[in-house]
Amino acid sequence: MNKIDHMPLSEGRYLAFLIVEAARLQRTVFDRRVRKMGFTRAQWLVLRRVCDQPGVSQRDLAEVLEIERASAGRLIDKLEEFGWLERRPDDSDRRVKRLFLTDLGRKIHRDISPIAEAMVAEELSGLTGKEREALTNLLLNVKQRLQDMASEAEPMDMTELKKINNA
Amino acid sequence: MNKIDHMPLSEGRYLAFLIVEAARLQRTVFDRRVRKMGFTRAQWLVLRRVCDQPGVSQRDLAEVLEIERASAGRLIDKLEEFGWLERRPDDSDRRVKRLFLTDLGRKIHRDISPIAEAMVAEELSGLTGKEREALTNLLLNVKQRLQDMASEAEPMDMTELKKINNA
DNA sequence: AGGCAATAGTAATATTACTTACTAATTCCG
DNA sequence: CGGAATTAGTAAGTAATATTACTATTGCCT
Repeated sequence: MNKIDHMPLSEGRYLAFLIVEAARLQRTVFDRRVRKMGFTRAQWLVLRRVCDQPGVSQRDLAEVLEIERASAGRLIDKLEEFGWLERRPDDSDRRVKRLFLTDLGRKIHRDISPIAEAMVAEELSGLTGKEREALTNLLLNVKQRLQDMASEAEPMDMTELKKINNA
Repeated sequence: MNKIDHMPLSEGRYLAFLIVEAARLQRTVFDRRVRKMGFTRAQWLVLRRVCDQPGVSQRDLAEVLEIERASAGRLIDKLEEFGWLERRPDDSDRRVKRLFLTDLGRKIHRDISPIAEAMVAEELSGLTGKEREALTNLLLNVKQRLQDMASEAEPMDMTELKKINNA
């Protein structure tokens, strides 16, 4: 464990920054490319999710995008204004609004999709298939560990609290 | 939720998302841990940079943190209010303000630093030294490619424009 | 059934960072 | 020199997002 100290390349802090920098560069490049067409990354992420999962609720969308429900609502307001998607009431639960792409939304999705595909292909063009697989597995390991860390520190939720109060 | 089930391991889109998710989890975990002590990640990044490079100018700080000069100025305002750092005029160029940690700033730095170190050690605890090295090299490859992509699309700067106008 | 807690979404507010425009200081050149 | 262009930093306005509080609806539980 302390061998890290005399192994510069595998020094942890550097690796952590590499992850952040790679993610930021991905974001920057994608932003710039879709910006030229008048779109934003946030719009694309919503569009992609609703396309993959038609009828998704606003709550589930917010959760998978890891943004607040209120922020998701605002985003959806705009996309509905643009006519890219529509809210439809749920049949059995009148609180829930389900999201569906319009024809225009599907068209926009088809326009942006190749940009995302091309960017990913390009950024990975220096790696062989085996290397991609290795990178995937290594990142999965780190991600899993981070997820554990994130849920460990999770603040107690209501059901948890109730159990304790009732004890 | 597990995209890996219906996508080959070397599928590029999945890998791109892995990078983003790992970066976001790092951010989330770190945020939550320093938040408990009343700090923010942005504050930490400034503190760390000024500690590593005392006398850095606001411009250089903004560049290395990849934020706008104005945003950096606002951040520094607060940190100066808090008494964590101070602006000192440059000897030879009166436009430049150079940044130095105060004693309090150094103390805060010493308080936060172990949190960052511990987080990185923990998130990488599932990897051997060789694996860390491999991950580093793979990410360096991807990052380099992304940097090329980012600078290709770079908008022309003033010197470039001047050359063309003078031609 | 009746009442309380939880949930989906919205509204209002605060925070944050980016954009544009500005001032002061400096450098480049003629 | 002396003015045009450049640079460091700030200020004001704007856009995006998080936070808090609220309404409407549902489900749980006795």
